[in-house]
Amino acid sequence: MAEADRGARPDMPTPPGRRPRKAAPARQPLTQELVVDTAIRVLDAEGLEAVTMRRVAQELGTGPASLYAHVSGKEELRELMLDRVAAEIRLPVPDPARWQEQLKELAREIRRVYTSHRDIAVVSMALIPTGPHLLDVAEAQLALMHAGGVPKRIAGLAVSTLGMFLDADAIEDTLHHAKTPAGAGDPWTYFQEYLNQIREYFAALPKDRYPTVSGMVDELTAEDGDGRFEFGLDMLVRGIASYAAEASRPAGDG
Amino acid sequence: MAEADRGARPDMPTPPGRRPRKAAPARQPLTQELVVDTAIRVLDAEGLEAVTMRRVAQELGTGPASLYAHVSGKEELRELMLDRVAAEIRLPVPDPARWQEQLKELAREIRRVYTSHRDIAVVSMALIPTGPHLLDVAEAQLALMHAGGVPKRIAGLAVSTLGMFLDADAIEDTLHHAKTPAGAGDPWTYFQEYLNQIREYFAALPKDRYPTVSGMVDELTAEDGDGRFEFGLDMLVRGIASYAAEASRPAGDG
DNA sequence: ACCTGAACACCGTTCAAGT
DNA sequence: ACCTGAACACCGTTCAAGT
Repeated sequence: MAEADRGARPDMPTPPGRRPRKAAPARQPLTQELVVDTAIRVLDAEGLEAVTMRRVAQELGTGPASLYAHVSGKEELRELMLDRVAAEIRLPVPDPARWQEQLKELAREIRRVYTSHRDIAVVSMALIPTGPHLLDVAEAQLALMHAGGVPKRIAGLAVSTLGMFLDADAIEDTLHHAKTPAGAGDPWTYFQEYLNQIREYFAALPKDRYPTVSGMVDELTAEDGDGRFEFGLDMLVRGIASYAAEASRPAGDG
Repeated sequence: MAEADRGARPDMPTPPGRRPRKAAPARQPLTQELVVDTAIRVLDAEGLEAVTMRRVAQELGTGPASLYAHVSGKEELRELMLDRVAAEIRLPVPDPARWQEQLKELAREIRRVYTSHRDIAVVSMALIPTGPHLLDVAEAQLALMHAGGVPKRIAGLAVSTLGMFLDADAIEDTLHHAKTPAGAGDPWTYFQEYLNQIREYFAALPKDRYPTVSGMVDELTAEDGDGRFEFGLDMLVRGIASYAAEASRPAGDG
């Protein structure tokens, strides 16, 4: 961190007769790594929508055209960002005796990392993983299911379903937080107020058209992001395990 | 359809001395309904990304500013589009004896309607339903679970989880189809070729880093959108039903 | 090889002015 | 009340020109 500007030394005055370049020159030579780092900084500070080619370029003290030497376009930049984020996910060493709990722990870890980078999960939705770190995560999930005796076909479907669940949940979690308008004080307070408005709206609904909804206002507005996550995760893992039980029944199962 | 231009008669010549307005005048008075109809036409033809305020205005023969009298902005337009689409979903009359199968049928119906309107499901993701037709769908889901004896708290979590699953699945389904570049022939052929490239890429992965993935190339690239949907749906509904069984055990259950 | 200024073809939203 | 032209502050990407 402290040595980031070595070599460029922008703190040095310009020698006489050696006219300075147009503006502050790029401190470091542009690299793909630097572009992705910068993009993630913008993501963390302001969310995925703020990560534009122009904005990232500006942050690097250059123009948008310069990025295209290191990245094929916005889509690739987003995928590189996701893979970089995926590198933060800590992966388990499979222990066949606790594969279900490990699968849940891994899911919680993915959720933690995703939601710590705003709405990065939007990029993951409907993306076939090809980046090295995203593939590490898939490998870990599949290895756990393999250790648990889940048939290959089921495991293949399950990574996909689990991925959909994780992406959707992370997006849900962060978009609620992010709905706060730019200068509207504390996001949490704002969201609570928004939830209260929803509660009022639901309570005011015509009871003849929406009898069930009307009687469930509290249950439907309980927020409860964690509860929803654990509920869905538990169903998913139990479902996956049920196939493992079927497959291993002849061999005897705990 | 044939009577759309009544009243405006753009086929009449302009009477002498009655200077024509700038371009073709708006044929029909602008209404929110007309704006939403037009937006959905653009959606169906070119996908959600093509639905811009400017594009919809152009389609209506006016400028983008004109839309703001009928719609507060792009976000509201998108939500109105989704609710209009949700009106197409056929809802069941609950039959307590087959509530699980009905819940599945409803999920398939939602999937059918969503995927028939390109990537409209993107709008649904992370949106609290407030439109009348979206609420009809939620009411139907909750009524089915109520008929099945699912506890309120579980039913509340389940609509949310089921919604996440349906949205994610519909997005996955349509984004694959939509990845086809503008003038690249048949989308299905294109996607098959893309899948083959993925297969090759997976097969070429280093086996020491990705031992499990390497041994599952076929299972991971089986496409199988329907299979994945039924797999996830079955797990979800079985999971929900397991809570109903717990709750109704004292009363005796079929 | 890498970088860039300028341009192209777009965005959403606002606002004063018209009818 | 409804509609609009013009403007504002943005987009992603391309390309010829520079170093």
